[in-house]
Amino acid sequence: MKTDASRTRPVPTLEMVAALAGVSRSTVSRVVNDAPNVDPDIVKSVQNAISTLNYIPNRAARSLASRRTNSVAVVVPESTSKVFADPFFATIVEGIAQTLVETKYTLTMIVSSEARPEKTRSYLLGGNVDGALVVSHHSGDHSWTRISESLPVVFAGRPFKAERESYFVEVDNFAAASRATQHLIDAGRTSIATITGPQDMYAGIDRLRGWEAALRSARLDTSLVEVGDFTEASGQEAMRRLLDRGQKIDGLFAANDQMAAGAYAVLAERNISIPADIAVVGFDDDSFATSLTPALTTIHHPIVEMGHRMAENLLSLIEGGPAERATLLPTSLVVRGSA
Amino acid sequence: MKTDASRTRPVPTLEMVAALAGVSRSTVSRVVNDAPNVDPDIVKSVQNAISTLNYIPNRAARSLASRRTNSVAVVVPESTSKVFADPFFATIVEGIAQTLVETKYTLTMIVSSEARPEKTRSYLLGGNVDGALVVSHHSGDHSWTRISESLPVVFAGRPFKAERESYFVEVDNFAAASRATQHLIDAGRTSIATITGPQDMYAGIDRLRGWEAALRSARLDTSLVEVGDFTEASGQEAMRRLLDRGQKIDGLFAANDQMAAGAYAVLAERNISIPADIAVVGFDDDSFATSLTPALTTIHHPIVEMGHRMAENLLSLIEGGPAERATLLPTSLVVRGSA
DNA sequence: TTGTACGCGTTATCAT
DNA sequence: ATGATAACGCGTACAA
Repeated sequence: MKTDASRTRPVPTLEMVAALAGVSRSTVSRVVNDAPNVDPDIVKSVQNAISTLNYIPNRAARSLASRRTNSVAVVVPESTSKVFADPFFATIVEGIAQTLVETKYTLTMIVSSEARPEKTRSYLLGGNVDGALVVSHHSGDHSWTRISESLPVVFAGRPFKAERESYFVEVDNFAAASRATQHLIDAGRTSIATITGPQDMYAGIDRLRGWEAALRSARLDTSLVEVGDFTEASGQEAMRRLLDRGQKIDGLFAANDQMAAGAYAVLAERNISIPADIAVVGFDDDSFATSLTPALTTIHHPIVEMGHRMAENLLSLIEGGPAERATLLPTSLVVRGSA
Repeated sequence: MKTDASRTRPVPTLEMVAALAGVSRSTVSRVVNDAPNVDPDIVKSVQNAISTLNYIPNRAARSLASRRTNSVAVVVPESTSKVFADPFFATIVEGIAQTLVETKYTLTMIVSSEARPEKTRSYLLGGNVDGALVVSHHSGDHSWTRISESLPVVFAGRPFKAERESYFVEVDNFAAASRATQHLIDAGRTSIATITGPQDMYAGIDRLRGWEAALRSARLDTSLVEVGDFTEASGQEAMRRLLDRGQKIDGLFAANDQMAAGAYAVLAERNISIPADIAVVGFDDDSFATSLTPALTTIHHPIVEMGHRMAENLLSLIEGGPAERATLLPTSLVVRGSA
């Protein structure tokens, strides 16, 4: 049975509240925004009118007049499936949400299909939000340089262009990757491969460089590189390619835990034991790390904290306050059973 | 080094475009909304002005004037961590996004921390969106009855109150659960337990009823019930409680695949083999089903399709068209190795 | 085909 | 302490 669209009842306006309470719109506005200097009795009667009418301020009108929207966007320039599969996004959004829930700001998340970047741009610049948090950034995506000229933006990870003019929160990926690799070297491993991340993101680039640097200073081979895209599936494929080279491999640094999990699966298939035959170190310390067997030795990435700091910095920018351009968070090596 | 907030450059207005192009604002507005009957030459010069100024329409103003926002919200009344851990949400959002990306509508996702439902309510009713898609609904949450009076809303799964006045897309959970259980019965299993879902959601309630009905008509015991919350962890706990009862169990129906995965882990711990000792059937047919060993026999839940239909129905409602109140999608049993 | 003028619901400024 | 009144940026009858 088809029915017509429900005739939605109109949302009451401030004007209607004013009429019911017998005061002017200005006074209602003051009550709504708890301005000082309003007669307590009037406050009460206005509040009554508000609740009997179920009044809700129209945000469009509000933001038009006040030039603020009280909402911020988390933008994820990745495909939906990737966003949900990767605990990194879940965790950082959780961190962001945690600090935002205490404030008057509403968090909206927009999964920016790369198909239509201009949709995202017009949403962000169209006065829908007071600021944006970008949690993944690829080198090819230049739209941000223009967006951040007109809107406060905080990145997770150092962005490409205009690094000096951008705000971002990150960890020292180079140092951390180097530390992870050094752990393998210290364990006596000599043929150390890496499954690295996308080379159009600093998270990928810097982790590769860190691995390389550690091997260089130990005068070890740096040719065992395969690139993944941070997904578990890509980790599997990379591990296969690595093994199919036929060279000896006794150590592996995966640029994130998901890819390490992919590698685990392939190693199991081929009866290569961890850590006896190959010692493995990951990156992120997410839910994958502890659920693997043996538990994954990995770099602890303070992702929730990143979310906190991003949100704090953004709010500070929005309210016109000062903020650090670069916020660097510490990492640590978590030694478990895999290396 | 702290810096002052970047003085964000103001976004140009329609008025500025008009001035630059030497026409009136109305004309610019017409060009922006590709109205018919505009002189091609003027269109060109206006478009030039638009791109040199990088003009972007202000959505707040636009929606105030036109009473439409061109954006819809997906609302997930669950904790952030749950949202990301459960492939159901990922998949349904993907389906929604797929059909929405073809349209002029922007999708915003709002993870409604149950802590502050009024924040969500004022966002939705505050004129930020033209409609909402609700992908999880608990019986305790009454805020929706009022919201859907003023805003087109489509639910995933039959909502509680005002069922007759609501729009929703769902599968026949009762029949599907019954079908799954019957499969176990047909395989000769006689002590069939269930790990069921939250009893404040129809997805949980109806799957339990379906299991029960199938057992009843086969005159089998219906006491082996434990309740989970659709998470893997809860599946583990439920399986433990089930086994600790000390009764014989040779079949299990889990109300979703994640909980089945949890059960798998516990069964492995206790060296109970699947399907030899216990045959297992799940529900959803998500990524968990195929990654388990043995692969999980389960009910295929057309989640992407649900997303499509939800989005289509919502758009139809928004544009004032007709729409089915109840859209029922078919399920099927996918037989794999576990039963 | 183009421009004028008014209204959308709210905040902000200025009197009172 | 309260109330007019003018923006805010845009869409849209209506007039030209």
